[in-house]
Amino acid sequence: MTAPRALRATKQRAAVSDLLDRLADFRSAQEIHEELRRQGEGIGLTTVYRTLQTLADGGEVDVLRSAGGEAVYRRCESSAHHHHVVCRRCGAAEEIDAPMVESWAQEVAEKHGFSEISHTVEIFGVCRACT
Amino acid sequence: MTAPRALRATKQRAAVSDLLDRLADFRSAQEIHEELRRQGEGIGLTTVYRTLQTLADGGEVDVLRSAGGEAVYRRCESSAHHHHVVCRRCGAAEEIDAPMVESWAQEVAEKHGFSEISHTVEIFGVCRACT
DNA sequence: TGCGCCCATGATAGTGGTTTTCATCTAGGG
DNA sequence: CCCTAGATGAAAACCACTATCATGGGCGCA
Repeated sequence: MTAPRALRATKQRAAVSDLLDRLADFRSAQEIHEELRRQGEGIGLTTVYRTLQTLADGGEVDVLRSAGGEAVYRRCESSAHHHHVVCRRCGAAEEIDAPMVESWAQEVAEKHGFSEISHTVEIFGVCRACT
Repeated sequence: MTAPRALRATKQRAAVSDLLDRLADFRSAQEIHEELRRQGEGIGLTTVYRTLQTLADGGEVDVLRSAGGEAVYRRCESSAHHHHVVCRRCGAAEEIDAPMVESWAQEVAEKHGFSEISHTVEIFGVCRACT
């Protein structure tokens, strides 16, 4: 195994990863950048975007779109396919899995003649803390 | 009832609405603008955006976000709450309703202490015509 | 430990979708 | 027919995100 992974261990990548570990909320790239700067990390916005992109591609973080259309990121516990209940006030999220919804989606799509199926299922609400 | 509706009947609004009636696909504001210009309608991009926004607010059209994050619009048959199976190639969509998913979402959210619940459920695939 | 290759970084400029601004136009009630 | 509040649209602002490219710093190797 000649590690095909060409990722280099940099301070910036670690900083983003560490911050994600400490957050339980979906956050935008800009918010993450701002927070890291506040903590005194020297990191550029470009790098934050790039790092989040990389993490997302590797399935290490979940990405979804906020109501405003901007991408928000969060470290997920499980690397398996799952969905979220997200607080629309603070972004806090809990993971859920829904086997029955998975099969339902597959079935419905096939019935309509669609193939190569994917789906988005997210539940939004206001969490206990924000009520 | 002193009609609170302050909407004026203009040629532009009618043009957008008519075009939406003839389309079965989710289309972006830009695409709709382009199509109207092609048909010789004198309409500005600004107005297209504004009109779609208004229609969406009034629940007359469905809005969702394409993979790239841009907003796409479509006239919906049913004004009731429903979801879609959308072709990621051409935007063609069919409406589906999923009572069991509705109640499932409600139940899951409550179990996690969330209130004022809403949800997004969209199924993406490739339609028969695009295969 | 030191060298050097090459990936990573980040300031800056660019891109593309959407909104705001504001001067002008017009639907439609009086 | 006139007047006015709402509608229009060209241009500019906005904002999230991406591309560019010169510089910096891991890390493999000697």
